[in-house]
Amino acid sequence: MGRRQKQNKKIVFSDTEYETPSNVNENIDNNSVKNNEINNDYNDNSERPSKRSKKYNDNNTGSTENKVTTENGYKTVYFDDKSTENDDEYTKENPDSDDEFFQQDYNMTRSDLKNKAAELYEIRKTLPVFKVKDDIIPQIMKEPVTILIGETGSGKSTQIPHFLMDKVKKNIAVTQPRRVAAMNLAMRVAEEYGCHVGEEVGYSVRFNNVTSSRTKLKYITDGMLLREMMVDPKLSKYSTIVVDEAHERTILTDLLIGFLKGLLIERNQGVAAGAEPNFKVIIMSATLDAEKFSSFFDNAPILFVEGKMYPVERFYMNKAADDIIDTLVKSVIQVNQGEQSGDILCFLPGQEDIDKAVEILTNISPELPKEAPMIVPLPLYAALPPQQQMKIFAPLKSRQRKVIISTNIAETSVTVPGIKYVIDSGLRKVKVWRHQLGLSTLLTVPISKASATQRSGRAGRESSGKCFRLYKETDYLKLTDITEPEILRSEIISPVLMLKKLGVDDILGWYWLENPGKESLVSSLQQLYSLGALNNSGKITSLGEKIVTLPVAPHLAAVLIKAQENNVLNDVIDIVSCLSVDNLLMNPPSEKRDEINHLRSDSCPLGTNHGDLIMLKELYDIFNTFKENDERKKWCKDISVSYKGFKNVSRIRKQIKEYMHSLGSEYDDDDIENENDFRDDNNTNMGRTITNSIIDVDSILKSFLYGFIANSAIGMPDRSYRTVTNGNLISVHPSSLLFGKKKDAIMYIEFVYTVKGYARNVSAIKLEWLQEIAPQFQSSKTNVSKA
DNA sequence: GAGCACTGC
Repeated sequence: MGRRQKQNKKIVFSDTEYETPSNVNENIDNNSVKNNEINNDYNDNSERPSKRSKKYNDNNTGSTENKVTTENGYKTVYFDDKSTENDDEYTKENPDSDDEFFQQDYNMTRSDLKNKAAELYEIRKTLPVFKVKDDIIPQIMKEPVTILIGETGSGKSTQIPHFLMDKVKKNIAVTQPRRVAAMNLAMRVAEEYGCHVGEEVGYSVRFNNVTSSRTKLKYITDGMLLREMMVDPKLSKYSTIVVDEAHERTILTDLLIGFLKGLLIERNQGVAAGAEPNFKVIIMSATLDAEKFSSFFDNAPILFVEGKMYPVERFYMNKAADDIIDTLVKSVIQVNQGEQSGDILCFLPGQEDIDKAVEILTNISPELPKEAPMIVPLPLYAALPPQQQMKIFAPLKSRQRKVIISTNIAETSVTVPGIKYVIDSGLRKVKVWRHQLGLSTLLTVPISKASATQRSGRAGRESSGKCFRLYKETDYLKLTDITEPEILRSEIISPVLMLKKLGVDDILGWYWLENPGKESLVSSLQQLYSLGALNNSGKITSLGEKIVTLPVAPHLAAVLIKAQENNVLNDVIDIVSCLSVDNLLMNPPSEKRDEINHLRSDSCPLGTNHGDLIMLKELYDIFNTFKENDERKKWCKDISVSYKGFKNVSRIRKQIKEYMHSLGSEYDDDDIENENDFRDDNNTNMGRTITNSIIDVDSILKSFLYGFIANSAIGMPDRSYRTVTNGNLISVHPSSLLFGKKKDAIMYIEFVYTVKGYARNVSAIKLEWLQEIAPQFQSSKTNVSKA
């Protein structure tokens, strides 16, 4: 039933049938948990994770008695496709079928599907959103914009779009920040609707468009919807756009919301007041951000639906931790000894801390008292190879307890089942772009209150849980309410180009949900101008149109265009594709580091000389010389590169080739061999790789330098480098093949400041190229030499 | 002289 709250535009739908889950023992202090509120932080004054917890009677670790109801009303796939696939799936013939994991059984007939849907209907009826649908749907139907606050487990992402399918005129798009979520939701809603995915309900994510002319409801990544918008700026085939997870405030979600604001005005012109709008937007978000979205959309009504979460008791430290790893290790031991069964999830900021904590816990685990369960520490971060990531899902023997030590990846992207305890360092790492300096910094910073709530919520998905915060409650109270939106701390060259593509002249005065600020915008405009993407009146050029179309960062897109002129397009596509895949080169364990470094330089004679970009080309060529997948896998393992990563390189390469072709690239799709590119040119440095192909190293690197001229540095006598732009000190990152080598000048794809300024993906360049490509940098170069 | 959080096209 709906009940009115103080703010008259806010309507709360409270499900009166909601009950405390049956397995939650009622002995929790009454004032400790108020079921109907978020952020009811319980302050336990005991100094440490306490042992007074035997009130719980949950003896079965998996706690399968309870229906696992994840946020979207169901479970199954917890990881994105990069990680759920085990290696063997790649041995299948069709390289594009690797999303099979998400496909339904296409042998099911329509009536089988309808039967299945009828079964699922019984489960849907238990979801909080379902119970209040007759109140909510009419509210949504009459408004052009609705802000819907659905707590975790309310079922909003599946049910609201489903209910709207029969009500709205045209198609519905539901955006998601992540690919997995889009695919999973489509799967689930198709089942609930009684169709195959791709019929009435489908999805669209990069590399996979599972939709048809029948598709009425489409789950789509926000990046894909923006891409559709570049082609059809009015989104004319949709009558309804649902922006889900809006509180995550990714750059793409923020952009989309800005575009939707303009589109609402445009498409609802002439609609009489009170009549059903032509175009409708529903923003789904977490509580704290609701007002912001509402005021952005002219005080749009806020609807609130309660979730289905179990209570989580929260504990704080009574003094600040001085060594976070040490404090975490001690807390794990205490929780293990003092608490009932259930797995532990710990949050630390980064890989280095996590590896250290795992190592310590692994070493002391056998020494711990035998009365407590045996702890099994497991790391979790994005750069971890998929097989190791999968270990967090494997069941353990009895009397063992998983201790998963994770980065922020477990806060939203990965849901680990069986977690009953969360230990939170309160820290995360964040990349902050400094546009004045033209570099990124990677900082360890305190999380926000919203983030702390989300982390602790990970303990309350299957039964009641506990969260131990490794900081003081007074420090908690000092945290910001919500995490700063990404757009305020990122490079926004690509977003600005998208605005230009859509004809926005006044970038500074656009409908920014969060205005990134004049400095950041002006710096983006300048960079786009120097790339040639904008002309001097600020309009997008034909080169800019090409850049915005290509599915890579603007600088890399410019490199691709240049490579075409330099007759090295194929090689540059290979390299750009490699650069588009994260964690392609894995960090070998320290004991194998020297061996693997040698192996890499032996395999890449040209890369050893010319740097990482050429090395990527050589590695990719070697990868492709193997006939059998088993051979490939073995080679990848030996040289410590990601097999999955290279498969993704091939997909991206194919996509880039298609785009380049659509932009008028003349080349023949089926690779002209490099030998045909051979030109008898004394100025050009032609190299032969161990796979016996000939690579025009100079032309490739000059193509890159065209896009990355500002990312170059001059070698100093003391083996350090100074950037050409402002003479800053920069070091070659230890992961580079050029680490420790002296070169006259270098060019790098990325500059990140951690403990010091590091250049990543480094290539050796000739000094004269700098003058050739950008004479204006010459003066600063001489300044640097004197410095 | 020694190491990067997460996501999207």
